[in-house]
Amino acid sequence: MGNAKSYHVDPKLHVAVDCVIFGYAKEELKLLLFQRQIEPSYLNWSLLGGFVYENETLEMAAQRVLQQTVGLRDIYLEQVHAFSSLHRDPGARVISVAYYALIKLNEDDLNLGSGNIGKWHSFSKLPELIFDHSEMVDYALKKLQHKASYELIGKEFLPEMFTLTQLNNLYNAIFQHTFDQGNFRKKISKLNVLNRLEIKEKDTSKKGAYYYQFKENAYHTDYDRIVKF
Amino acid sequence: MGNAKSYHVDPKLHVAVDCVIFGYAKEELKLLLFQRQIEPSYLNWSLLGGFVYENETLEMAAQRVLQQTVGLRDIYLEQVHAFSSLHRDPGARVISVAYYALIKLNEDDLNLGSGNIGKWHSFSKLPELIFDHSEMVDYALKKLQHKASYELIGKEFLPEMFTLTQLNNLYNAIFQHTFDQGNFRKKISKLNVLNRLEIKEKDTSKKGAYYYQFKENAYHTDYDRIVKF
DNA sequence: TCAAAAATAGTACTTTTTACAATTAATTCT
DNA sequence: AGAATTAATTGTAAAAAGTACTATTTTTGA
Repeated sequence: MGNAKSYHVDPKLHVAVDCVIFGYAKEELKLLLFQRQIEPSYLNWSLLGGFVYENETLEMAAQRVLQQTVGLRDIYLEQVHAFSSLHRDPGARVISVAYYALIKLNEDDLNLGSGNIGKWHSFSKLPELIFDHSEMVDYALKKLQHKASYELIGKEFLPEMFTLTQLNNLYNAIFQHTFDQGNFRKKISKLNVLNRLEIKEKDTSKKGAYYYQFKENAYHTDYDRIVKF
Repeated sequence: MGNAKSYHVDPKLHVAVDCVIFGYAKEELKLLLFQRQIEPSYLNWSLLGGFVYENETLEMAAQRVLQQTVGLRDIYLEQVHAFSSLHRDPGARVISVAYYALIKLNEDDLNLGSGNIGKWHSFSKLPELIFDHSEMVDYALKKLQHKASYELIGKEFLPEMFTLTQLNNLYNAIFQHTFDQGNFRKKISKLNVLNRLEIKEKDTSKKGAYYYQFKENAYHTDYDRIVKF
């Protein structure tokens, strides 16, 4: 704020963050959802959220909530949008800033949020969500797709080493679209951000596929898109 | 917010909006800036801002601030980003959501904000701004460029009728880049969102240039970009 | 009448995209 | 061992888009 007459007018509002937690497993995009533990909308599915404290930024609040609930630190976060409809939360006047989080899901982690309240859902069949949380999810997916179309993502979703087929599948999941294998790998090669290792993955293929990993400081700064959507 | 244990924890924060007000005149992108009337940073240049009331959304707050200060209603607004660094405003703990506004600047309006506090600045030579307002401006320009690259803008900046050259110049100003005239107009034609009128503009050219206007409900829904940047 | 100025159209070339087909490199089955 | 199998990888040809120009049109006013 920069130009109010003074700080005397002193309206204060509830400010919260909500996290759209994306995961990736079994060639599917996943979302971690929670059953709300309080009224209103008791036990209905919702995003992970929490109020913002006075001594923390929005991102810090999101990190804290993630750590307290999911137990993970230093999660990749990206701000999505601030939602402020007057009656979006029937319980109080709350402005909420949505973030999306990208989480690496290995077999163990699959049970991570599967206690009594949190559960991973396939992105393609999500339950109804409380308040405006579905809208937040829509915004978040758009933003994730946008990011993925301009820079190669995968660091946050895939293991250290991965094959081009795995990367291709990740993109297929994110965009709900089957990208041509040949064309996809040609595009990726031109970006020049991956190192091919001399090790091969042999589980899914008889021929075996080369493992790749991200180069240290490789950013492709040109503004060509990787995929269209 | 969706999953706090209760509403009993009750932190409240100052929430504000700041407006990055874009205008366009004399083939230049402009920004409406204000000299802050209070301490700290008294008289330093800043964006137009104000606190959000309890009974209004963020966008309503931005519209109200714009109307109170600039006198215009129903301004085109787009949310940019929420800024929440702990000490971004040394006066208080304020989270601010930036919006950008697009304003049609005809000759009369050029003096609109030129009272004692507000002044239009050429975007290419902006003064130093208070707090994190320069960052807000950077974000806003990126967002405006992004929008302009995916859909034809101009409705908010140009008069009802305009020539392709004027549109071309607008894009040149927004992207700080000279787009080839021939290629630009070819791209625009393919979008199929403009109607050519049978009237010509004769002030700048001897030949005269056809006036165009936006079709009623024309959106080009394909995801091809108009310009790259 | 002709130079000037901007709008508009055209053109030839390069690059990218796209939709496939062909080949390679193992592995497993017979 | 050799053939069938499977996914990875490479290749290719046509279409589409992008780019950098040049040429033409239309009017004004010197």
